[in-house]
Amino acid sequence: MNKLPEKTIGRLSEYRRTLLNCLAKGKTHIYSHELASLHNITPVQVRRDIMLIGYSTTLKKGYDVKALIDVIGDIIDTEDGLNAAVIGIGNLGKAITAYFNGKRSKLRIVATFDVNPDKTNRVISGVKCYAMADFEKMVKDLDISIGILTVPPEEAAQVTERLIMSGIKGILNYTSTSLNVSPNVYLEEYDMITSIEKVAYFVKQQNKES
Amino acid sequence: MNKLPEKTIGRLSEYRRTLLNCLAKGKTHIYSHELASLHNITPVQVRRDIMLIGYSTTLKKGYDVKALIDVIGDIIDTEDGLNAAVIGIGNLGKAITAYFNGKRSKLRIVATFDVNPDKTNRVISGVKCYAMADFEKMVKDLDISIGILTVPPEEAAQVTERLIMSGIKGILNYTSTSLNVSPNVYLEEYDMITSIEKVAYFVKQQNKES
DNA sequence: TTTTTATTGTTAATCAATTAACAATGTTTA
DNA sequence: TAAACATTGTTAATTGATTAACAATAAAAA
Repeated sequence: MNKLPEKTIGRLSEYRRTLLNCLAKGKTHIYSHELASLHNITPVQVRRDIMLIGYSTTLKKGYDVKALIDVIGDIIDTEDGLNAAVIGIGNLGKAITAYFNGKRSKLRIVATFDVNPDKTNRVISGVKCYAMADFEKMVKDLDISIGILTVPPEEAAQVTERLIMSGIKGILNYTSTSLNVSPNVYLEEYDMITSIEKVAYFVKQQNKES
Repeated sequence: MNKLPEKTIGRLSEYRRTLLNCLAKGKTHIYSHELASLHNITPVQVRRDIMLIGYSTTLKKGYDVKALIDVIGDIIDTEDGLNAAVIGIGNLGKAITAYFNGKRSKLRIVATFDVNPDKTNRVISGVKCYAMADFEKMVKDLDISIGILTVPPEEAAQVTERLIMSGIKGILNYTSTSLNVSPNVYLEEYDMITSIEKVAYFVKQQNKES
């Protein structure tokens, strides 16, 4: 199962979220067009994504919700799961930690880090906050491979250096500083201002049309 | 200036962020390859994006930082600016409000909303929080056209109904509920779990390779 | 049972985005 | 000044993603 398109990975994660909701509601099967309309995409796209991960059903009563969840899990998750840390426990760090905490058994936020001594050595949003001074040690002790960066922008570059040096393999960067990392570290960046500006641009376009 | 690719809009927003930093540091000109390496993309892509917005320079000493900022502003911003509101002022809502506040003159968060009476009628993260009960009135009074949704997932669908009914034209959805909106409303969705799972997937892939 | 309908899986076609290639032309160096 | 170099702007080629089209077939209706 090599080389799935990046876009497909994102959608699979979203499908699973929806499928877990369906399961909780007792829904056992779901049609491609149902899944599609829940995500504002076409049924063909859903079927194609599902084809790519090698799941199929002989029935014409939609996909087996439980089975599909498992197959997506085989793609996205690792057997033992991965450990992540949130670096910088301000409002955004707290939001992510609290929101994520316990939602995915194969992906855990096992630590948060901050420089502020008022925050360290306490449990915040359900996870213990360590001092940045202990970062390298804790990465080893807790086998952390993913860093979620929510520090102030001016500290981002320097903190990233430490993440990479300590052996972190994937970084999700929420600071408004673009980072450069070595090619063996996966980097995903997200800037909220850009997202808001995109919405603003399309609102502007719509206003022009009418 | 019609029909720029969506991806280009996102990058223009990011270029501007970087250019504003350059300006603050006193840098007056920037090469396409500099801008490119700051964003982990190719110089060609930068030049192409800039071509698409109709800016060009006769010099071979890079782009004029100030001029480029202005041209990007002409594309993204409206003359009078647009007003946005954050709906649901938990940790994430607070993070966005505080982070964004005052950063862009043509895009303002003018109100936040919540159902919790402990939060309403107070200034939170620098912006006044109103009761959800007053939502429709305040959208009119403050001319709000963009809604940033940070309410609990189970309330997302119902709140979205109200946003659309009240005339909101663009929605940025940070809840983990996929929304359906009429085609004249622009919707951008972002789920943090999906982003973390994407990082996890690529970390897994990398581990497999080695 | 037979026919109709609905749904999946998949290939081919289209559309969108990125990258390569290169002409034009300032700028720098010899 | 002349030659070498670096940089931009742009078209063409390539790559990647989405959508259309349709065969196969289970399910439902007649």
